[in-house]
Amino acid sequence: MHKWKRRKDERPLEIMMAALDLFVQKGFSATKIDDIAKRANVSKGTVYIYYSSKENLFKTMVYELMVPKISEVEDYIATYKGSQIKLLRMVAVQWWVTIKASGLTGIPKLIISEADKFPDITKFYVIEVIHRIQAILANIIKAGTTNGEFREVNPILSARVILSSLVYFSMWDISLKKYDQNGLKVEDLIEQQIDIVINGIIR
Amino acid sequence: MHKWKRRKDERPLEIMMAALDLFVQKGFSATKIDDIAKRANVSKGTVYIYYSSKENLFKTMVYELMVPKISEVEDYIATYKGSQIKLLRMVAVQWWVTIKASGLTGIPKLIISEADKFPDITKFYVIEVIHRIQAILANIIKAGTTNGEFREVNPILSARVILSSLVYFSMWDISLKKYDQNGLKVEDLIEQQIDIVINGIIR
Amino acid sequence: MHKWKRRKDERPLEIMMAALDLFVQKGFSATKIDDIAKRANVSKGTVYIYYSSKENLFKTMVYELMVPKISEVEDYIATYKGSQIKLLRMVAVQWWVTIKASGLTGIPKLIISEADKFPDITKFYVIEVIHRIQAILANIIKAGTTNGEFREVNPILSARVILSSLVYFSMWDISLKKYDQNGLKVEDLIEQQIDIVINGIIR
Amino acid sequence: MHKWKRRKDERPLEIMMAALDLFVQKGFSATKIDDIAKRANVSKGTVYIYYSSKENLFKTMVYELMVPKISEVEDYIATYKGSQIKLLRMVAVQWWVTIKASGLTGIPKLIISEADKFPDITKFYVIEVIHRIQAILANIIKAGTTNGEFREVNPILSARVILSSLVYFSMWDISLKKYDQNGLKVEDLIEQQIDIVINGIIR
DNA sequence: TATGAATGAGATTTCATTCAT
DNA sequence: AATGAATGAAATCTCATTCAT
Repeated sequence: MHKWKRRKDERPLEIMMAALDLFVQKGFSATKIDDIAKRANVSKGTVYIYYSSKENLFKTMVYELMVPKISEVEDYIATYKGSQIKLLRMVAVQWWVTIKASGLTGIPKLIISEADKFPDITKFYVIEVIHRIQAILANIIKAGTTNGEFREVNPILSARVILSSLVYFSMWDISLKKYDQNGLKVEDLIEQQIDIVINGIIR
Repeated sequence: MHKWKRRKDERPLEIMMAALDLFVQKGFSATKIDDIAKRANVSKGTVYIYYSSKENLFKTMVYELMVPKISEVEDYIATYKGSQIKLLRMVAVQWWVTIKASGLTGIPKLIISEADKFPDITKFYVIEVIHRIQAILANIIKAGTTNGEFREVNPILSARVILSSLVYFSMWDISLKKYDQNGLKVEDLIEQQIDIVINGIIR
Repeated sequence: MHKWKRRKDERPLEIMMAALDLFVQKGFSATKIDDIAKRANVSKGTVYIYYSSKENLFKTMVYELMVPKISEVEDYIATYKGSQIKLLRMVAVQWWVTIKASGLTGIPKLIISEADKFPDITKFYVIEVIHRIQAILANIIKAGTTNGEFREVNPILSARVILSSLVYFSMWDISLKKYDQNGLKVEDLIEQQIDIVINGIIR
Repeated sequence: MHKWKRRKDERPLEIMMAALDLFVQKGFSATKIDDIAKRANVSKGTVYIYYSSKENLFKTMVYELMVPKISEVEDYIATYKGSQIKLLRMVAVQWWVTIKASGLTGIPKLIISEADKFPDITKFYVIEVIHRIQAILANIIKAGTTNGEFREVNPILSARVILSSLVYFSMWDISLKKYDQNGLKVEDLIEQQIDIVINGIIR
């Protein structure tokens, strides 16, 4: 389907993770192949053994790192039975824990920053990540409405609201947190934001 | 040929707006001075008459474009009397309309993308823009709690949730909308998101 | 004879003297028209009213400033009668005093620095300045030999030795003196150097 | 095509010697990196592998080429025993032969031309080269006075006179000789100049 | 005449990519 | 496979010169 293939060796993955960190931090253009090589403890030439160009490295990286994560969350809830309120909380928090642990927190920032430079990747991301997570959340809300936990709301729209915070918080964590003197943690923000979405603020 | 027009006063702003569009679209590093010059209908050299370097242009631009907008919203609500629910909606929508009209929609994306390259600007933005808008929203929520419109919620936190959506939507508008086939408008998203925050989704 | 014509107004001379100072200090390439204009208290455009290009300004400057000085020294000794030893001393010292007073100390450095960039000027300088001063000095030595003051020496060669010091000291004064911590004055150096040339150091 | 030769060790010196020739001939500002690269048979980029900037190349060049030469002359006379008159002649001529052979004839001109642009290098040159050579010459004169070969003269001053000619002749050789139609050779000039300094011209 | 904003050719420097080792 | 010296196209920036005012 795509020309970006998986690779089994250690080297390419190390290069990819080095590239991810730097692309997220500095953006695609400002990241030098030399920096990636140094961070991955290889030489510049070695990067070119595994990736034919900087663009190819970027694209491969996004595809390879993103695709496996997507189904993880889907699988997580497939088997779940019980309160949709709890599930909503769990899914949101779990999503964060998972991508944080895999070092992928920066991907949303990266996609948004480089959207116009890599339209095909952005499209892929919108359809295969954003829409699928939205669908997961919407399904929870639908189920909750069916079982009487939630009132009648537009599930897609509510899902978007929740997602928008998840994405925003991941970008805040990467880009703004260090300039924002208030000791807040993303996990807390997510929980409290779900609270508000669930309960509203009106009396 | 026909380019030799002396317009000392208009040039700097024209260059700045051209730069803004390109920086937002492509990022700082990927934007070429030549592109900025072309878009502003001047020669490369002219850019350097008004801005000593690309970095200086970037910084000046962010400061000059952002500062005047900040107090606008503050002034807007200073005189307001009436329902805080309505005010919350109005402020959110008005914020969007104002920055959209001034062509500044891209600033949040830009700040987040270039945060580590321009830490002083990022800090300035966090303190002078994010925190001030948060304070405005928090004050509305506090007033609404006082006058009995809202239940007892953490006003700062609720403000953050609303703000996170405002910012996320502005980035979505700039970067992802064109890849997201659903004809949604930011204005609608904002209104509906405020609805959810106000009413919650629980029955 | 040359295309570099004299000008009567004040402006051109002011520009020329400003240019001289800067060319001597920084060299031709490193001197900016803007700096010359600023030092002469005019605008960049004004420089181009009087001189068609930077090269033309340089050439005009050298010719106009040098030519009048050359005959001055020649005239000075034409009428002299008396000891050639004293005359030799007087001529050397007088030469320095004159060019110092006219602010032309830097010309030799300038010619030597820019020799290959302006071959015609260099040739002119070698023939019209160096050779003529050499001839003046050689004539004094010849006269001194004739009247028994000096022993039989090669007059041209002896003139060269004296001249080499005069030129070297003028360059030292301009370029090295400030880095040479010894409070020496060019006038003293010249006198003492003439002494040595006249008396030798052998017992 | 045939340029891809890896010569990590030879390159820096080749670039430095190419730079020396051009800096001497045209001055620092007028010398283009491209010219240096071409003359050293490398690409522009290669120059920047070894030297971080044009200024750095200039400074490194002056320091690296000058330092080794300084002690050479000092060593040369350390062991000498015999007539100081002969030694004086030998040292002067030998100095010329040595720097001529190493292609460093142009350094004095370069230092004097660029003195104000590179004050630290100029200071270094004055102290580590000019003053040391002066000291060498002064010591010879002192020794000659002690052993009765020379009359009582100021040794420092006499050294300066000799040195001024050495330096002047090296600049003349580089800049003016080709415009000075008289077939003189620097070696002859130096010998004859020492003659005059030793014997004086007075009867 | 005088000005200085505007131009654009050309300089310095960077860096993705190539390829001899 | 791995390296990093070498390349050269392209970027940033400079500045002599032009020309509308």
